[in-house]
Amino acid sequence: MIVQSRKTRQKDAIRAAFLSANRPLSPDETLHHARELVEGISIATVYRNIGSLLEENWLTAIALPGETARYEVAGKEHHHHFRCNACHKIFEMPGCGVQFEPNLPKGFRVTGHEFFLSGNCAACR
Amino acid sequence: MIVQSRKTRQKDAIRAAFLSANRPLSPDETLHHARELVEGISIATVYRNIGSLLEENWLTAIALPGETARYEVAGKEHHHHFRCNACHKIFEMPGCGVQFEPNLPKGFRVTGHEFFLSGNCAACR
DNA sequence: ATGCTAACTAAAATAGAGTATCACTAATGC
DNA sequence: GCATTAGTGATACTCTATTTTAGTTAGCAT
Repeated sequence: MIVQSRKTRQKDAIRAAFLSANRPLSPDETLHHARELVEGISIATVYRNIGSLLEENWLTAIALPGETARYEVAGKEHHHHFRCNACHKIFEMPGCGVQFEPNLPKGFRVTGHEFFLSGNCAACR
Repeated sequence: MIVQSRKTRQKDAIRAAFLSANRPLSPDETLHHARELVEGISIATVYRNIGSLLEENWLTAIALPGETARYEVAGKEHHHHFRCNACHKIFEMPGCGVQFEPNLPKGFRVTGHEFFLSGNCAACR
């Protein structure tokens, strides 16, 4: 039989990091979480596995204004994110909760929206 | 008398670029617009002048998710932006037009919001 | 248990955006 | 017009995020 991918402690730790954090993580945050499960895991491994988890659609990327991208477990319903200005952690806000009346020039077609709140998280107040 | 700053064709061209474009520009877009007024203007000059126009509060920076920052003439009322998925130009949407009911964990305090629409601009449809 | 090789670590290389340097140009005060 | 020096153009450099490389480890079929 032809082996195409292997189950490794490192990839398991990276998946576990996202599942237990329950919020979007940067590659660096992912590294720190995964290090608690697999000592010595390297940042290159984190990047490589984030890449393959994205390809598998187990993760999705979250682009943020003025910040490096975060990643979260895929398949959640449409929702938005909150950034703490003190600790810079990103949190999920379940549900969309946004209504808008775009004031756009003629001929523009809207296909998507992104919404971000910022402020202070409970731990930073 | 001590001269503190000089009026240059280049800085005028950069200001003119923002005024005529009437939408937020990246440094590179600014360069191309300004080149039509001052042949041979350099990207270093664009960065330098964007920097000084920010200090003068003539420009403000706009951070975008997954994109390099754009700059627009300062002092406009609170508004949001639209990104064309085809040409990647950013457009302004006058007025805020957003209502939201954040579904946040206990203890979080909201101090700001950012909102972006995406789709296709009139020229790209 | 062994062999094959995917996946790993550590380090170096790359990429892209922005900044610094320096010789030269040109705006301004006299 | 001339001297002064801020601003410019070209390019080298920095910084940070990410990718690649080379050598090593370990998952899995046999």
